[in-house]
Amino acid sequence: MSGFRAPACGSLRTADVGREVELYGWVSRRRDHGGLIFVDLRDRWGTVQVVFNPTAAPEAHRIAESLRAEYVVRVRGAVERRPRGSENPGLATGEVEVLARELEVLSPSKALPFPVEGEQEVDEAVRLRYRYLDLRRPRMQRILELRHRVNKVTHAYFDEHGFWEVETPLLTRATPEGARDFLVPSRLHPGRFYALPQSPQQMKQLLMVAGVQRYYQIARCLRDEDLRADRAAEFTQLDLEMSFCEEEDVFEVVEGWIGRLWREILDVELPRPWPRLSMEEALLRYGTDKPDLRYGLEIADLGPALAGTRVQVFRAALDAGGVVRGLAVPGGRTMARRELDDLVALARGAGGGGLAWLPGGPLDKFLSEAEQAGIRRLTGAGPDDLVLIAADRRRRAETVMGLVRQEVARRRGLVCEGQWRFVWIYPMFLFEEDAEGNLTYGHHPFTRPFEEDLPLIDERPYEVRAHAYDVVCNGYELASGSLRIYDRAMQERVFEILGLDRQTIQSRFGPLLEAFEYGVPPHGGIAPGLDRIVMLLAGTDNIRDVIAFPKTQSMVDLMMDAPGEVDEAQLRELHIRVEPPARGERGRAR
RNA sequence: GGUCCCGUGGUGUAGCCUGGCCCAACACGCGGCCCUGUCAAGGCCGAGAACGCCGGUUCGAAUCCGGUCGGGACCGCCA
Repeated sequence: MSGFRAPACGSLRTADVGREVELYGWVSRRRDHGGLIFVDLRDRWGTVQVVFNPTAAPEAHRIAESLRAEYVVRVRGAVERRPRGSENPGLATGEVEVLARELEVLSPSKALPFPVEGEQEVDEAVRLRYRYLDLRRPRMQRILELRHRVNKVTHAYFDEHGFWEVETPLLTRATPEGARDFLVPSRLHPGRFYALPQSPQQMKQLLMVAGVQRYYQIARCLRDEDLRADRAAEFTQLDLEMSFCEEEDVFEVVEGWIGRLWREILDVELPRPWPRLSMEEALLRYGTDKPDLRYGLEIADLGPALAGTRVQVFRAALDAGGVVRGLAVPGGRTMARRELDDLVALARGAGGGGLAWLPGGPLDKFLSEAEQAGIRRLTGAGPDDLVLIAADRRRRAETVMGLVRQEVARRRGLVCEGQWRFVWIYPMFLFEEDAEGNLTYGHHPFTRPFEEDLPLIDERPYEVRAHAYDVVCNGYELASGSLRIYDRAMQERVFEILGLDRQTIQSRFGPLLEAFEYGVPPHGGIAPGLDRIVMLLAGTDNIRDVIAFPKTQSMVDLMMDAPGEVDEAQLRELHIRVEPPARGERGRAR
């Protein structure tokens, strides 16, 4: 039995009429007329109707009575033109049918936990539990194929541009900062651990030292951080690195690649070059480092209009070194109280104090005429518009206004669907302030500072710009990259500014620093997130949809029931003893 | 670490706000019978959930309250 060479169910056309064929596939539907039985037989290439006639083939007909949805069968029969008037124009194979002579059930199926046919919404937990059935559904099959095509175009494109794909290790070592690592215990080295790569960052830089010059890899990356709709614990990056490049070279390579994907997969021609927006401006005008440019609703800094304000919330924020930001909602004066309450809740949920609005809000009577006029001018608010205002520490006010902007656009239908607004976020800053107010890197510690900003590095480090860039489209961060430091002294200096002591530097980055002493080409690169790109191409806002076997938000594989327990013997071999979490401590009892 | 939403037969929903008419309704699916041209086939009959779980309030709870488990969205986090 080999159905491998058999014609695909979905391939049959009128040209095949008269052929005797053997078909293999799944029973998609059975229509039993008592006499005739019709079966829609499905494989990856489509569906064809098979007819069982009790007088022409009594044995096959008898077996066909037992067929149920998703049985896997082998059918032998003749391709025939359908009787006049019974063609099905909704089916690619609709002009023909297969008159069955022989039927064999290769594998029966129990009643399904949810319909594989059609596009009905099913609870995601059930889909994940039976992912192999979920993946049979037409929508998921389309996405699997789409992702395959993205990979195929990617390999072709980078090969044509002289890149080599080099594989890098999965078992590597933990990095001091960045995301939380997944660790793998070492059997041969008690008490030591490998880390799974958060990205092949150092490896690809070492490949530049190795003279590869142009490297790419479709690389799996793993980060043990909390999940989101567009974030999975294990995800795939198109990792790439180039020697002797400037950012313009990186931009050109990436724009060319994305342009080709959109052309070949969506038949869409993206305009080039893509616009650029500095990180500073993105945060100010859009309240996020990944702005969705399919709508306006730009945020304004209201500081200038409120310099002398006596309104307590604004005064307090400004005096504490914070900001007051606002945006105008077109036609927002008619906004329902309910909707405003929801926005306030959104702001609170983001850790903000709340939201003020104008006019009609509680602050109207405390704001002077001049202040109100100033706010209207800065936000560009017209007579029918409502101004939403947040006052807070800069970073939090940005987060709040960014979320408000997004929510207002969504609710009021201001998003221009069907647009692809790619933008480079460039330049970015070398350093940022973390939650505790400490200095940390903006992109990663290997990022090259602007030469002309170096004099600022000790006095005003936050003003040092970096050769770092992100690709953003429609509110998604699709790629992140930079030109790298290739000078040992400079790299050590940046590590020191970041507060790493000599010993840590030596133990974690020693090999890279040493490599920098043997002739390093200036280099840079970028790492697009393939999952998110496939999300956009597939038109979904859920990253799990584009991963064949994803985990839930709590990182559980509902199908394999991972993570699972292991034998005591296995643990002993790895020199591991488990200390169960105490009550109230983080961790789940099983 | 935090905030919010959801959890009713196999699936999708209704009922829940305004407790008793609900020993829970509808559609699809499932089982049986009838039916030789259907393709969301059709017709008739039937089975299937004490409403995630635990506890409370009440004369009475799917409906109210608390906890817990599971799923999801978001803030923090994610170089």
